[in-house]
Amino acid sequence: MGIREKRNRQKEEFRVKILNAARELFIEKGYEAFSMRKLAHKIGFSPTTIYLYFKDKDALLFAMCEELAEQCLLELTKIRKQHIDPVKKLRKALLFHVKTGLENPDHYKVLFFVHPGIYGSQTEFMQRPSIARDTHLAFKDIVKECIDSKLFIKADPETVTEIFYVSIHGLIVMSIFKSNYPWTDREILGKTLVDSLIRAYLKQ
Amino acid sequence: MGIREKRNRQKEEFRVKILNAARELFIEKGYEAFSMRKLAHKIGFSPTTIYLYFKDKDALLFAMCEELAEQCLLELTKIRKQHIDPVKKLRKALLFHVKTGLENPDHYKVLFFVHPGIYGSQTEFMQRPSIARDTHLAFKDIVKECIDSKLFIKADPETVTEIFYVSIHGLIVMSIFKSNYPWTDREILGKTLVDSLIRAYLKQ
DNA sequence: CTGATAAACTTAACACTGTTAAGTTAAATT
DNA sequence: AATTTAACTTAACAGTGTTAAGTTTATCAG
Repeated sequence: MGIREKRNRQKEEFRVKILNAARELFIEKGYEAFSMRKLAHKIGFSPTTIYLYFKDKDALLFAMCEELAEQCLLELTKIRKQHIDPVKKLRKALLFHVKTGLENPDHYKVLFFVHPGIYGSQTEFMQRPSIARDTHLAFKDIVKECIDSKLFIKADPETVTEIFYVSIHGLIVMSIFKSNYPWTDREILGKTLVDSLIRAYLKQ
Repeated sequence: MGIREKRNRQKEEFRVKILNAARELFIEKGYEAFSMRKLAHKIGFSPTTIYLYFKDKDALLFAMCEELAEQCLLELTKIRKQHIDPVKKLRKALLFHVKTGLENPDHYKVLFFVHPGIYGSQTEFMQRPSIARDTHLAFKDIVKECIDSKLFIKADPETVTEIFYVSIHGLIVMSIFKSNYPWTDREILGKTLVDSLIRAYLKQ
């Protein structure tokens, strides 16, 4: 019964079509101006049709975030292969994180600020499989490498990961939510922040 | 004409009454569940009445944020008087910032994430007088002291201020928006972050 | 080819939101 | 007492996410 498979494929294609339109609308108009009704209008269907392909708005936003997370995970694994020095890996990974965040402000907003959080609480985030979670774990592994290689001072990998993570996050969030922030050039501030953090944990 | 002054005082009293009710509703139900209509219901007036005392929702939220900012500025000036060592001042100020942020999650949300930002862009924030701005400037002065006293390595005060600011901000934001975050105890993570940042800029 | 079944999609509504123009009531002034 | 001013409300606009119910369209069995 190839007809059933064909239907499934068509359904999947439509899902992707909606997702693409959603991303466009999202990037074009921004998070605040995005609505299910506007998306429906854009694809030329009634709002209810979207609900046949996505449970609700959150499910749609989740799908969009996973798209972005996939890109990140890809780049992260690439970095891990390209270098041997774990500190170099970490530096590259952190700078990439900054860059991705600043270049995809709207995705970032969804990722972190949609109530009550698309990925749920931190516990739920770590339990439920997702590409975003894999990205986080890959990042933590790099931090572990830095500590295990004795290039970093002795410290709890979990805590250090969180400190790096949280600081970078703060920079991105400020840049996104406060237009014209920071005074200092964003690229320079990003590099300075990453270097400061690494300096704080580097031996001697 | 004392009657006009009395009216003005009554009007001011009502403004405060609305503000108090708003804060209650805000703390009780959280930012997401706060609405002008619910506030109106709480104080027993029609929604439109609020608009006679506050231009719009943003004006009301702004007033609430300034209340919190005033508390912060008070504590900050207290810290500046209590200590002589600028690094100690900075450490205290940073820890206080973390504490205040974590203890007032909903105010913090308004402060930073209401579109397009209650205090406007960073440029507008720095130009227009506000208590929040004064707090930021007081904080920057402490950083300057640290650099001028040669206890810190040579660096641009503006950039360093932003790095501290942004990192602390990230910790608060993550804690607020991701329940159960971080894994590490919040107080410990806060202290570790502050110490890491200071260590990165401390001489030798 | 016809009738039943299942899938796809829409209409119309619900319960909200912030905001405002216009109308009403109560108080103060002339 | 008549008029002006202030305080407050009603009713509406334009929007939001979401869903129950109805309609159209396509697939399947006999």
